Amino acid sequence: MDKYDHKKIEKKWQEKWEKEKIYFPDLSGAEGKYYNLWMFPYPSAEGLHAGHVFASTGSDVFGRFMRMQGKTVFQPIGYDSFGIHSENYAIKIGEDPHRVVKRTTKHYEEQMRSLGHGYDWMHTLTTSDPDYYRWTQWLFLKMWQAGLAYKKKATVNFCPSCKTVLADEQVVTPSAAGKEPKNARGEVVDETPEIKVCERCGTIVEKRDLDQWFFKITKYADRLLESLEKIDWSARVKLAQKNWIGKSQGMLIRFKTEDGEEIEVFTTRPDTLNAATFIAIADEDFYNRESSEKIGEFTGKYALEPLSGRRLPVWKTNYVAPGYGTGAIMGVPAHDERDMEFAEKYHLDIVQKDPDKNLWQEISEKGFGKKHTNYHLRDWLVSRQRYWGAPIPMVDCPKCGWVPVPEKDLPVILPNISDYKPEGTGKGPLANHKEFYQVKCPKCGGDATRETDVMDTFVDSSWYFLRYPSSGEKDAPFDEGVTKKWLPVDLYFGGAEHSVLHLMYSRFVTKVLFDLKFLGFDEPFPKFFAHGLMIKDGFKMSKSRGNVVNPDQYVSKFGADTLRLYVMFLGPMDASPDFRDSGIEGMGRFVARLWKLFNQPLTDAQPSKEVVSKLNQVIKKVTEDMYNFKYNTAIASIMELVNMLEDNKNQVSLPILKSLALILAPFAPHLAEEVWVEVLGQPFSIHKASWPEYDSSLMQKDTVTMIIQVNGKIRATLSLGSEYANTQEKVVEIAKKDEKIVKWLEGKKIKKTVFVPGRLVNFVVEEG
RNA sequence: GCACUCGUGGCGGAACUGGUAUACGCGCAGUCUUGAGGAGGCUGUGCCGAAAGGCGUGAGAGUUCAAGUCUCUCCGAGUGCACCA
Repeated sequence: MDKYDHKKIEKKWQEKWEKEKIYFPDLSGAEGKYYNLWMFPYPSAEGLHAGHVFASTGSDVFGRFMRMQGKTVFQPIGYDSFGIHSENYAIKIGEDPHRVVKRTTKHYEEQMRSLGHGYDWMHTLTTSDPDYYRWTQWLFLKMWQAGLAYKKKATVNFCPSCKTVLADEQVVTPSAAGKEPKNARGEVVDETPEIKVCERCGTIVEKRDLDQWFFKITKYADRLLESLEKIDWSARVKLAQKNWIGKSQGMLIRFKTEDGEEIEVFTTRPDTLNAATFIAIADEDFYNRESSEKIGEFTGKYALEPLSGRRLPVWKTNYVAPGYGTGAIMGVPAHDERDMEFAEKYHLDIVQKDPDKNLWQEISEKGFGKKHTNYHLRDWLVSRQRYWGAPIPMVDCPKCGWVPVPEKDLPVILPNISDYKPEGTGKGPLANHKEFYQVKCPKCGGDATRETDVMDTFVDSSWYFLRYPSSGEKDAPFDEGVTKKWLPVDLYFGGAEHSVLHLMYSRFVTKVLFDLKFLGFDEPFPKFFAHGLMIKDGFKMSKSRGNVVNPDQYVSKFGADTLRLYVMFLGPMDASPDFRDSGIEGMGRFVARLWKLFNQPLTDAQPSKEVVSKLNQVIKKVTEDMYNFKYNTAIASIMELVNMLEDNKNQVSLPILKSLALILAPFAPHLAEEVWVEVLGQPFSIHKASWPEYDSSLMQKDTVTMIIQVNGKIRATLSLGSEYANTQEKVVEIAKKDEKIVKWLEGKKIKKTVFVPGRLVNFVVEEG
């Protein structure tokens, strides 16, 4: 027997799988479809790191398992290559983003192929490809036609380092970004933790008033909330979305000031109106001051509480957010801690009065207010003043206003320019290119200007899953028949960090396309599994920390199968395992032992009941663990089986090794294929073979070990024929005769005997 | 501050509806093979104790014949949200 040559064998099967198209299903006629999707990566210059290996292998293992369950598995992969992340790198190395993306995507493909993943390479996509972004632009036009896209001057978040606006969702606390807060010059500053920074670079965001494009996601707030009920996602991710939508129901109540002005407040507690003692209004100046304490200033005005006419002082404060509700609240110290804190600080009245439910009705009947629902969710800001993104397909005509580019003229090609660096002027680099923006109005034919902003990356990724089955389709973003057959996605595998960004946008876009009758479903991912993030030396892998692990060296030294087994063995998929070198050598030893085991002489004899029982137990355990993404314990139980077979070499038969190869196949696809075809002489391919069944009746053993307790403490173990295990009298009788137990029962009165069939006997005796 | 999740050997982690805590692996120790190294085989490995036995799942209490698992309080970590009215 030769040593297992992973380099030769892995390459051999990767080529054979490709040639035989075993991972390229016929999408037009597939029965029992299973769309198994992993969130596509953005192709960074460094290539895949070990965290990608962990996540993508987790997805691939499940896809292979489903294929062996008889499903027709479609498992595509692509690249999220448009957007700031790719552009920033291109700027850094001073190379055209088109060329950078070409190189990095090629590198990613090589790496993913080397891992042996069963991707359908016939259906890849790259979001920066005109054949793709043509349809991203089409999506924009559909949004426009549906009245869901608009341009408006707004106070928006602006990152001075990325020199572009950001969506609300991309503005986070420094800890959420995993970065030290930086000022506009890139210097790390020590700011209060409430400061908000750019998710991508950690720079403190500024507020600017700019004309920007928005998608009206707020119109879908209720539906996004309601249909969370019907999808199989973890409670955490659903909660994150729910919080982000932030629905709160209350009332708008109008207060008149003594000089006749009107102040409208939003409150969820109109029943406490009778205990309100002041009005607090938002003030930009106060709000933007960095103060952890509540601060305010009396405006000199008084508002009249509409029911009683009480005079309530009006204060400007920093603790009322300008952008939320009406930017004004009624201060009710008795029922709100924050109002209490403020009232105490500035010696305002505190009135103790019980809430009165009737006030809801009274206020609205007397016309002082009405029911109102507020949301935290804002419209999605989709324009970016950058170069590397899909141009927004709109034309501004002095006569006709905003006019959409006709669908037949798509794509609006992103021109090759050399001055693609952002300048931070509030306009994107395309605004310096007349040849791009000087156009005729599609409606009236007069001189007009093209929009020079491009779309946010998240627009690209909000619909990519619809494109995969139809990639290559020339006349539509997705083919109707194929889409009907293959969507929605059966299992979406990805990181929880996308809980409110990508996953919310995708749900929104799907609902819009459903309403426009392009789709027959309104949730894109009925099942989403959030995997954990891989850790190295106690921290999340990140380039800035310098703890990124490149998998290539491990693939080369130990082979893809060893690396796959190793990362899957680290812990359950939803945990965040710590990568370390020492363990992978151990997995290399396991693979070598497997190879030896498969190559040993076989017996024709019937294996012992013990071995058969173990095999059936392991198949059951592995099967169950697969569905729960607990690959670590699945592998552990395979190891137990291997340990037992090594200790019982004379009982290793062909059926046993066939079952072992089959349950190994999702984890170690190359080794499994090699032994299946070349050693065990089975027909190619193991990856199309059926998952083994287990027989519960064969899982029983001849003997059962029962524990005997006295007062809850284990005093003896008893090995009994399994036929006795469920008979209380017999077991108790034997237990009482056991010499160890005799000692503990001597001279004591048994108060109670607890019997658990097949497990234990507990004698409860008098103490002392 | 609010919500959720989680604290188990030297390490990664097991433990089904409460029923042998530490499976599986790493590491470590001893030992065999080898001229040496590498690699491999075997044995051991929670703590205290010579043993009998005792003690052990962040701390403390409770429920139970029996608690890592259920309940309460506290401590610690992580994640999400955050002056959202």
